[in-house]
Amino acid sequence: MKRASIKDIARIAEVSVATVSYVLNKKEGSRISETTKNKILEVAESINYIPNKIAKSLKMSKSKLIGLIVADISNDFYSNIARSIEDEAMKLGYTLLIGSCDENPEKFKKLTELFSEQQVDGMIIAPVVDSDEVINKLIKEEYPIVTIDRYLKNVSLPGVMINNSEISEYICDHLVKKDFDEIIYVGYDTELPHLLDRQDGFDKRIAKSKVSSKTILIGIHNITEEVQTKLEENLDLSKKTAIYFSSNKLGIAGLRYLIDKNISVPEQVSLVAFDETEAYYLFPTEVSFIQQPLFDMAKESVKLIDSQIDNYTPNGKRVTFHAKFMERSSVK
Amino acid sequence: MKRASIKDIARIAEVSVATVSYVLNKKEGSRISETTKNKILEVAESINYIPNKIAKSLKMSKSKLIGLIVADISNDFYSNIARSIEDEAMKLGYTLLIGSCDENPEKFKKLTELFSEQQVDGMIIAPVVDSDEVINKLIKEEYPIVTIDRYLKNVSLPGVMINNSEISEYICDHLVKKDFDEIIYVGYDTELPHLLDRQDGFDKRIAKSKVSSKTILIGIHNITEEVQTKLEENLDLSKKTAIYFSSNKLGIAGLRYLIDKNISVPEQVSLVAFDETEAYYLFPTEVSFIQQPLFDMAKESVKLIDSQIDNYTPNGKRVTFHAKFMERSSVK
DNA sequence: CTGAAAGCGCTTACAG
DNA sequence: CTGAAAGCGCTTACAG
Repeated sequence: MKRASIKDIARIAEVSVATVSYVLNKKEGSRISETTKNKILEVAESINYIPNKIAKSLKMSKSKLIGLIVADISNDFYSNIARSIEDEAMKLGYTLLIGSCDENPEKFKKLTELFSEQQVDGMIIAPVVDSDEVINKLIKEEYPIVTIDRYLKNVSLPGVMINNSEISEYICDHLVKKDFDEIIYVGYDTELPHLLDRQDGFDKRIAKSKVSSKTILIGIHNITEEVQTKLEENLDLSKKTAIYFSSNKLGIAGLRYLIDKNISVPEQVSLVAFDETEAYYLFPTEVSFIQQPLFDMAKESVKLIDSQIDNYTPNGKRVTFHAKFMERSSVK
Repeated sequence: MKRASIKDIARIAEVSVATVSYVLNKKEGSRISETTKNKILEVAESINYIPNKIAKSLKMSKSKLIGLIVADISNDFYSNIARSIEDEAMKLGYTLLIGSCDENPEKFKKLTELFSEQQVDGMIIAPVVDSDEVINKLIKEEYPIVTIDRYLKNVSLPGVMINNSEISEYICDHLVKKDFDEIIYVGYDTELPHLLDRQDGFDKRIAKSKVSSKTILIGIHNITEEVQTKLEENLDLSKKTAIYFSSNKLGIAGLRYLIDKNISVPEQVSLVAFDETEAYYLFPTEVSFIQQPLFDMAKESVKLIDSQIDNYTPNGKRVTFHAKFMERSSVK
């Protein structure tokens, strides 16, 4: 069905499209008489007028669209971020496009192109490995972009992140002080800087201790399987051991392994896991976890992108939030 | 930075914008010489041309945008659906707008308006209670809409759903045959038809049995708390009891209660839960659950909306998928 | 094989 | 207080 346009209103109300536009946009300066104003409003209402934002976007060179690119929207972590971003973006009048790139630089590139073609005013991205080139290209075009969660080593971009290294160091310190025989770090075999930071923080603290440690690195595919086989190989229950899972997915896979093997927490092994997820709450022992201030991060990312859209500045600021260690009963 | 347009290409390549448009769109019929074609392609490449889909949308009255409205994108169930929809939509050249309405008809309305203004070609929606009016308005405009997961009682809309009543009846039957003293249905205090169907299916089967039953209905807010207090009131461990949680959120809340109370499954109580969620995998006992074919549903919903966009038909078809009972060890 | 022109639905500087 | 007109970046029927 053909939608009503400003032209239809103008025709019916017997005024010009300019006048209709002025009235509909409630411009302060425009001095339209109450009579015509009311007539226009009535007609708009009666023919069920819905403004065509695409036409407006074209004219204004502003789409009021924001693109969000994450690794996978079905991951708890990102869907929670997406939800908060959605709410904040909406408050500022933006609508959200969402895309998942599965850690795949090709898909990532595709999404940036797609969003760019759809004329999003800006993008909030969690960049993947090997996305530097694509992003540099966007930066050269002065496309407003902010990062969330992740950041790039060789590209300076405004964004929000947490104190990955510090919090990891803190967790390690916490464990070191508990006098474990061995502490196992479970991380990803990746080049993503924020994850390397977590590993570095851990390494830094462990190096200063006398505690024996192991680092298990997992590929991003087949997480569940790989975590299980590698824990099988590395977990020595004769030692007093603590395991530090550096992401929610690793944590879930690890916890599942412990359940399967009937290993009790914290009696036989202690553990800490990164991120917060409903799943942790169903584990028989309350899981000590590291909580990222997702809501605040999301809110700040929207604030940043909005200000970049409003007034682009190269090398915009990077905001670091503090993750919080939520101590529960999974560490003895 | 000003983006390059077709006009820039035309100017540099010394051809008309029409010719550029033809080349860029690789139209079969258009017989442009290889020479000019190559020149145009080269220029486009060199000035980093990105097509403006908004201009194209305006001209074509097709935005290649699809809106998805769910209750909450941070809910596992919906984020999984969203992910599959995203992938399928992308394959057909659509980009996805996502909105969460929190079961709030006002927000739902707002989202439909927003999406409508953004000229989405169609919407995939999980309608909320009291959204009939808004939806009827959209139907009157012949706006392509398909439902997913949910449906409306008094409004006929194409969409995908599962056999809620049947599967519930089946689950109840399964439990009845196991000779429990009491079976507790945990559901929502709601008017959402698909949830009432689950309840009806259960009731239908239980009525034909001699098993004692209880129905616990929970408000959509404070789920965790309410599930716990109501289970506390209603669960009588002296009886051989089975609990049927009719959604993932209810299941998670219920499982948490059982953990807190140290009630072992299936020794002291048996249970079945609707939907699939990572969380179930961390429960000490493997949870028997009802799996919805989310991927197939998502895929079909995209297929339906695409065909509605292509060729609008009132009273489009409703596709019912079959949920699957995944029997694990939580029922004795 | 290629181009001039109209038009999609808006906004806004300018004129009156 | 109101309107005519230009223009945002495209597509396409038509003409040549």
